[in-house]
Amino acid sequence: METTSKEKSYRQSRQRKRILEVLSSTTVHPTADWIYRRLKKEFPRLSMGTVYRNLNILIDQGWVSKIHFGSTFDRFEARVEPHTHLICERCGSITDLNMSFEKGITEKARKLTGFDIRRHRIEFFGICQKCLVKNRSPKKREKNDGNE
Amino acid sequence: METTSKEKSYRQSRQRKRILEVLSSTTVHPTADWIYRRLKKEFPRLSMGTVYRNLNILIDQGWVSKIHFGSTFDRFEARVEPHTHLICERCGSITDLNMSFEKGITEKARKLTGFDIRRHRIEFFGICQKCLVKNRSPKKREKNDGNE
DNA sequence: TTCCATGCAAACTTTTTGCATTCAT
DNA sequence: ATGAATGCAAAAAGTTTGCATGGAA
Repeated sequence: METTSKEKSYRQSRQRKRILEVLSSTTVHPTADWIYRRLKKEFPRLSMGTVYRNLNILIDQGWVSKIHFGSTFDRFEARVEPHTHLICERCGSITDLNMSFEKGITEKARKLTGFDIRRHRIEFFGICQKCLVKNRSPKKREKNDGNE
Repeated sequence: METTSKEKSYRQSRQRKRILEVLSSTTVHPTADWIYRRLKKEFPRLSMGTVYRNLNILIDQGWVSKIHFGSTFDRFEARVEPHTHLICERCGSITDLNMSFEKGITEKARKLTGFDIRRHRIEFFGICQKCLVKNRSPKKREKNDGNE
């Protein structure tokens, strides 16, 4: 296995290898704890620290993605009808957007899946105008909770 | 202000009223802590407990939505190319879906916003087939981390 | 007068981190 | 030999909850 990471140098480890294998062989989008329990038999001294550390490394290497991604804080808004969010990965700001493609999307998904679909969420991730202007090197992302 | 909630009976409270007003008057999608700090001057004895309790009530009443919604756990997958998730609000299961409408969506958003858009996320929320079959009354959602 | 909401603090859940040790290179 | 990865435990971060008191209906 080779990494796609540019900066850091990672060694191989049996735990990380297995974490990726387990994750690759399931469709259930598990939690870290599920992976931990799954591999605990194999590595009786495995710890959650190792699982989390390796998941983050695998994400950094581009092998894994995290589903609830973005801020570590919940964010709230007084708007309940479906709309689209633009999330800046540099400053964390969230802005609203109305796009016409939202129309009919639910019906289409309903037909395809048999799901009783009640709502959807569409989010775009990238770099916002403001951050593009201050064209700095990508630093550690500041937490933006709207308090600029 | 009247509630749209069916079951519970809520009274009015100055704190809750102001939380909704503050949330309605901003576009920054704040964190609970932002709201807390914003209202602390007005209610010097305000506590985070009250903010969270009221946000949950407002969500229950349908006035507010939470952005990072779904499981309280992060979920992981060994799939990094963009695709769509179907999230069951009853059992928490997450399944993948490929839909053609994803094509071109990024380009469209880029033109509209000036964002440097790197990726997007589309999620549908509803009730999955399995849960529709066991047609039970909507109970407290079980945490599904793939360990059925 | 009832019982929902508050403030406060403690508890809880999930994730991260410090440190000594182990292991891959 | 070097320093990345591990296991363990403690800490951090975000959210929820128990309880006595206060306040809306």
